[in-house]
Amino acid sequence: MSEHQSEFIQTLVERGFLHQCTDLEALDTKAAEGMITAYVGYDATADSLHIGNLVSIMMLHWLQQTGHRPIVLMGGGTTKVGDPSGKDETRQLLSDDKIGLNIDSIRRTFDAFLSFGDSGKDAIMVNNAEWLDTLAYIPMLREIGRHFTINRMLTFDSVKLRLDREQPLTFLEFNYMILQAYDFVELARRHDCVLQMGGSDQWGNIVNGIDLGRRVAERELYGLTTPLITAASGAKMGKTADGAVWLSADRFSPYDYWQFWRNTEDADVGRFLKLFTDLPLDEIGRLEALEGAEINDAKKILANAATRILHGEAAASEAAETAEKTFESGVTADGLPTTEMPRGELGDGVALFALMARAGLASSNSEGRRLIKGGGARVNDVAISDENYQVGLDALNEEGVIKLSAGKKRHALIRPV
RNA sequence: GGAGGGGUGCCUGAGCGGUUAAAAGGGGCGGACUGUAAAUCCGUUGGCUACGCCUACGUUGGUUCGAAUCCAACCCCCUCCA
Repeated sequence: MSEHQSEFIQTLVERGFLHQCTDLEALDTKAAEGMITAYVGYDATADSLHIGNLVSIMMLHWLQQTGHRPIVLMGGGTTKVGDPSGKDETRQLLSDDKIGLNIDSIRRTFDAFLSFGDSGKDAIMVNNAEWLDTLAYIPMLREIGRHFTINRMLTFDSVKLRLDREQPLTFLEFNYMILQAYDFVELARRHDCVLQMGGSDQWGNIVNGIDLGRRVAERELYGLTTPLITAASGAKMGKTADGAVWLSADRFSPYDYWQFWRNTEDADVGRFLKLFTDLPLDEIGRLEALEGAEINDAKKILANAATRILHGEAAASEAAETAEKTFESGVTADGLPTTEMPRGELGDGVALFALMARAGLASSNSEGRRLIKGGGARVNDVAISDENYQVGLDALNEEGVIKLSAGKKRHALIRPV
């Protein structure tokens, strides 16, 4: 493995974060000479970030750990435009209110990975609505627009893809890359930010910012992208039964999050440990070397470490304990997802298929029935094959709850109140 | 503005008057095998306390005993011409 001057670049390379860089040597030198400021932008299209954003968040984490200053750019302005990168269709436009709420919700996630403050060294968070919202059209065209040729804009993947597929690309979206480029320059001016990082799909947008910086601000800026992370089997990262793996605990519980990492494919364990945990590389090397069933230990460590960094030590060990009880000791763990239910209702007897749906193990009563027919439904670990099976108070176990299972991995508790 | 083609379930994509809740693949879920892995194999995949009923093939009407399939109007998308 090649050696780099700066701890920052060295770390990124060793841990597998680096995909492309506009000028790795120069950036490395700069980072070795002193503190640099770098940013990643996040658009507020949902009220939570997801696993796909985690790579870049970890990168900001390492940036700070190696002595540099991260800027988290919230795309309050750019979200109003919608990034066409990698999209076949125009994004649905969100209302200003919704965008504001999303930003408030997303911002909390970063507290787990970065330490914020205003000492000049701490991480800072800024919102590009601050400068984009008030941008005056004609002055903006004259200052910025003159540096972009349509000829070149049409060559960028985000645009080209849409045109090649003969999908419509609105003028609104067409402007996205210009705004993102402008963001970079603005951050360079305001905060002396010299580096923009992001996923590989952001390469075009990042390069535009660098060009613009050179032209209007005469600054040397850098860009760096991470590889697209997929599972070894080729599946997209972060897709589960219920959709995306969210980082917000409200959307995706720490227990589910722990399970997500626990279920990593063998072939991915080493790579994920490097990318998504802060464990030292020599320990990761040891874990990676484990074979056969022993690799399960590495997966538990991965799950613990990844959950700890996002949700904290307490949540991580609770999730680990719940998993241990559920999957290894065969004991009912109270840390499982729990649904409360009026005692009286349960006393009357409830159909199992309906209860499964209520506990979130099935998305409809019909699916609950299918689950039972398919032999995947269990009450207190006893398989039930009767489609019309009724559950009553007699199903309560010693802990006073009913444990429902859909398949081997998905469990939930019903608690009478 | 003119001439054609098309809009089908989570996605891709067949069907082109009844046997179609709708082929096939993907994805999802469940089962088997395992190590809470991958690969493989099998089942399942609109809703409803359910051997029946209800909703569904862009929208709204019509023809017909019967329509995703035929007709009309409208909306949207694509191709070619202007």
